[in-house]
Amino acid sequence: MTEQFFTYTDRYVKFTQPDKDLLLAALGSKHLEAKTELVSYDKPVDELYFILKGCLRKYFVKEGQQITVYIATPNSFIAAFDSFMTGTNSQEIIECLEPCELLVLKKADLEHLYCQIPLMNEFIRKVLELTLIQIQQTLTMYILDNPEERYVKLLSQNPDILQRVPQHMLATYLGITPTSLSRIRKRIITKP
Amino acid sequence: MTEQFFTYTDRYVKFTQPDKDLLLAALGSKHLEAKTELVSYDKPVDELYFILKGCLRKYFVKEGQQITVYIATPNSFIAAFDSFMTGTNSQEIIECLEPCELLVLKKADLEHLYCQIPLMNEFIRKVLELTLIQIQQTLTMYILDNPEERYVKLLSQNPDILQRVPQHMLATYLGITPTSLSRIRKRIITKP
DNA sequence: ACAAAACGTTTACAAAAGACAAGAACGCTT
DNA sequence: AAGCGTTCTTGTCTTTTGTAAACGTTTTGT
Repeated sequence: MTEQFFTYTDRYVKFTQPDKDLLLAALGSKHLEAKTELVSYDKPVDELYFILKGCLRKYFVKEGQQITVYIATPNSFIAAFDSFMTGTNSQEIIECLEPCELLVLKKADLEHLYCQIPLMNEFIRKVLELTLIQIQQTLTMYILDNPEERYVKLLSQNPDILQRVPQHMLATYLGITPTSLSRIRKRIITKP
Repeated sequence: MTEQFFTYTDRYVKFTQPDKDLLLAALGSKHLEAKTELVSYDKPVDELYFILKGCLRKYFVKEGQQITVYIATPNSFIAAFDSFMTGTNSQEIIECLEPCELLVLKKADLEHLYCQIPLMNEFIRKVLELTLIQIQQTLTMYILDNPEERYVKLLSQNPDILQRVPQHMLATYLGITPTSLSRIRKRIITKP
């Protein structure tokens, strides 16, 4: 179960066994049912999560509507980074869409690990580098492409997400209404 | 001139004087005129830049049109991160909008610094953390807000940018056409 | 198994944005 | 100062998206 996590870390840095033991000692775990709220509105968060199993989404509430901004699947981190790093209250909500198994890392423990394991800084740096590239590509997609193009790209790049997430959440994630997404799907299915 | 850079680094980590000397030795500098192309399409980039003075933009070409995706001002880094980190050719173009003074850091030199200066990993990690938060907020804005709301936020949060960047570049940066931005401005000026 | 809730599609109408073209304002060069 | 090109605005028309409501279907809970 934790092999899965070290398979992930091995792609970035080579932790020694003592390093891994320290890391293991710092990691907690959580099993959550679908629809559980992991991070709540207006509360501070001092944890980040590594997804072993399941699917989660991050959303905002705007004018009474839930707007999904991120969908996360196994073997990646999820957190309310803003709150986690700055100590402010979270404006975003994270909830499980499926039953989830997570590893938990507390901020205080992470700070300790930075001191105890020299490679830790490098590991997180590399994770951040790749995350940055990925978010930048997503942002670029929002500036460059219209909703239909975004949907088609999602379709080809993350087909798994489409089957795990209700369509109205996908719609807000694409920056449009469920009505509009329904129309786009109709256009795409019938046209080509 | 380089004090300006260390004023920036001091906000993240406390480099010792020997650290700073090593850093200085690795940093080059560039003076560029307005309209100079710093990063070109379809070429690899092995440098990143710290902006001392001036203003630059990053853009894509889509169907013959230039679409601005980022505008950078002094005391921040700019680079084609994707190309820089993965070694692929850059799909994006970076150009100067004003005469610019930049510090240059080569990828090979950065890798050396990671070995020579233990704090370097931590420094870049912290820079990446803040950059990530900022990009995430920008992305959230694109999902959550419509073009008019995005423009108003830009107006209140980055009024300086509005005066440095031609309106048609701002328009594509907001994900709309220059025509549409012109109308939004008209609506805002006359309405409230 | 049944009732309630959630989900997806569709409709009609309103609002917003895109495309295209013409004209006005501005800045730069000579 | 005149001329040139760029930039911004405006008008008209078309396309796309949003809003609201209705309807059938599926999922969920008990």
